[in-house]
Amino acid sequence: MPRRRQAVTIKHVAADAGVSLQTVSRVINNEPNVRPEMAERVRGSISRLGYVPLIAAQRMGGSKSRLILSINDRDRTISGWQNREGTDWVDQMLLGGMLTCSRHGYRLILELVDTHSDHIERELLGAIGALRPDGVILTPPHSQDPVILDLLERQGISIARIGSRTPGPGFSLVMGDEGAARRATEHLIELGHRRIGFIAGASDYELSAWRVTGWRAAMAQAGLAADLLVPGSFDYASGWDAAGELLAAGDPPTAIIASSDQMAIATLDRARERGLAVPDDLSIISFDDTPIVRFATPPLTAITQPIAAVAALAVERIIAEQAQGDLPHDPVSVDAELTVRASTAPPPPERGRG
Amino acid sequence: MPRRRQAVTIKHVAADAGVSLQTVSRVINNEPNVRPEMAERVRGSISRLGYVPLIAAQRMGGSKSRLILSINDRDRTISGWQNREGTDWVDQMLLGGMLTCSRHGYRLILELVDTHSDHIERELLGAIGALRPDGVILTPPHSQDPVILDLLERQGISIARIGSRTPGPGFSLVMGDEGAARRATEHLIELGHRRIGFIAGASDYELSAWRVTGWRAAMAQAGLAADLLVPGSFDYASGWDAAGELLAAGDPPTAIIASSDQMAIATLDRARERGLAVPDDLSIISFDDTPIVRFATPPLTAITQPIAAVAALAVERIIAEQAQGDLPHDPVSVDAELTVRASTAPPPPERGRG
DNA sequence: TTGAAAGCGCTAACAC
DNA sequence: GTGTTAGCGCTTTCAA
Repeated sequence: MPRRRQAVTIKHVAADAGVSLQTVSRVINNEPNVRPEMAERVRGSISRLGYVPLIAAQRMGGSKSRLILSINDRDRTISGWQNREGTDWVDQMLLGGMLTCSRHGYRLILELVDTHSDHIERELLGAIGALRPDGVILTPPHSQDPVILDLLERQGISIARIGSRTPGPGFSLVMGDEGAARRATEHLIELGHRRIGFIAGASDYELSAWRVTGWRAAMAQAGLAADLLVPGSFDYASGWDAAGELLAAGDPPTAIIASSDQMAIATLDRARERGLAVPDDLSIISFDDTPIVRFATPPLTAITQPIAAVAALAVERIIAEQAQGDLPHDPVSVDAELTVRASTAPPPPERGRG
Repeated sequence: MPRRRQAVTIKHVAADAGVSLQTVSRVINNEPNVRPEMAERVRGSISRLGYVPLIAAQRMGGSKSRLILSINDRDRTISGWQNREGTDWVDQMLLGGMLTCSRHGYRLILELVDTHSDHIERELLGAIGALRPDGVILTPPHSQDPVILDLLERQGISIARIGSRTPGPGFSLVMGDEGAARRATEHLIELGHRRIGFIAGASDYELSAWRVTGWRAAMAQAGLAADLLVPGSFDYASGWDAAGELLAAGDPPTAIIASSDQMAIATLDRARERGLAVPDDLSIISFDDTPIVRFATPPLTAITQPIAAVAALAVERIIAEQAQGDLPHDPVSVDAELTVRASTAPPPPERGRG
């Protein structure tokens, strides 16, 4: 097998344009100190020859790697794919992240990391060491993990943390979970509900607590008791159990907010099992608004998470930091919206004003 | 900003183990001609120092890039993500492809390419040139595109083509579309259906024709007329139109097979619009079995495409070719399965034996 | 079986 | 403004 080499390199371009390597390099990287006419000439050669800089070589030269790693939870991601749960978190991150990357000549590489293992460090260093990305996008529950944050900071890599407000290195992006939960609760209160149950998310996600806070705040403001709170862990099984517990209560809720779509679907199934009509007997609101809740019967009212937008911001931020050095770390919040569909309605008359 | 350099390089390992660079390199790459004790000593240093080879440097040294590109249709992928249609093709490819890659020390990089543009060539050369992947996985409709195939072949890159049997360079993987369509049709025939409609997929996908062929074969074998065929293009709108046309026919079908989930959902909605109950008045079978059809009401009987398995095979094949040189090109087929759910039942009594 | 030398394509640092 | 030089970390020769 012949030693595979780059067809057309910076040398060819330099020769073709009759300039030095360095000038070509400067043009490629939009650096100053090149006369416009020179730059034009070089660009002409580049497109005529169809030259494309080899990322590996750029890295070796000592510049940025133009690579951004999106680090997602291994177990949850894989099991979501295997069970074909219809969760499109990863897709939305790719949508926002990849497209933004490619606009800037970067690439996004997806990396799955095992949260609960004692060898996170080794796993992560493997990826970082092999790729040397310029930046890393962390998603829950990694975004607040001190081991990961510490490791990344020592490597001098830009960090964008989605769904965490824990102080620490890097840039924080959140999706207004508290406000979203509040709005969902208010929507139900406006419909006349008094007994509103809440199924919390996994406790290793900071945002789980924020959502509970928003629900509590809205309930308090309306003078209602926020006593119908049960824990969950985002998956269907936990939602099934939680909904069962809520509906079996002495004074059961007329509406339930679930902290994930899977738990909302489980709640819907639980209601059906108990002979409750949705939304006539029970209103349901879900968090995330992944595709499956739109195809559910009835389609679920849901909090729509702007994941793509946030991923795009994360990428932009990392790239900006690469160009301009350290930037201030004020957290950014992109608000989630309440999408009203057919799973919410006024409570049954005899119980609404209970 | 200090020039960022690799913390621990092959040099450090060599020094630590008291051997030459070359010996370390040989150990890393599992090459022969290293005494076991030497190799052991080197491995000791590697893990003690936490050394990870830099992929970019390996590439520059002239070896494999350990990168595989998964090339997907840009428009369809992005619009699927944006509309949150719940199609998990990409996820399944990542599931099969990424995991297999990482087991072999490779990485899978997703690349979206615009099919219908006249600058495919430039776009593709950009990705290839920048990354220099060892192999490429092509999905429909790229898998049969002569421009793409030709370009890739000239670059000497391993090619895995999913969903194409067109002769050409590279390795072909299919999912038994014809057999699957046949089985779906037979399932309906066994239930007593005589009038079975078929909504075809986009004509720029080879597999669209295979599915039609399977349906035709099963109908012919049962002595039934295969006259209820309408074209579609995989998306909801085309399915809506197609189903409308089928159901408005003089002697309408009692069952419809749709070549995609979106079209199947559209058919379901169309049936509802016309006051037809599914499956009592109309049976529906869909192709793909993405998550949304499981959450539909009723859950749809569907052909389950083994995308993850096929992507895994594609990766394994590319890696094998890398190690062993050109391999024979016999196409591989992984059969799709029929998953029976609640959208298929015997036809209405007065029409089943029509 | 091992090591030394040369070079991959590019950029940073410095000269001019 | 532009060119020259010296690497980056690794693998491929090829010699020992």
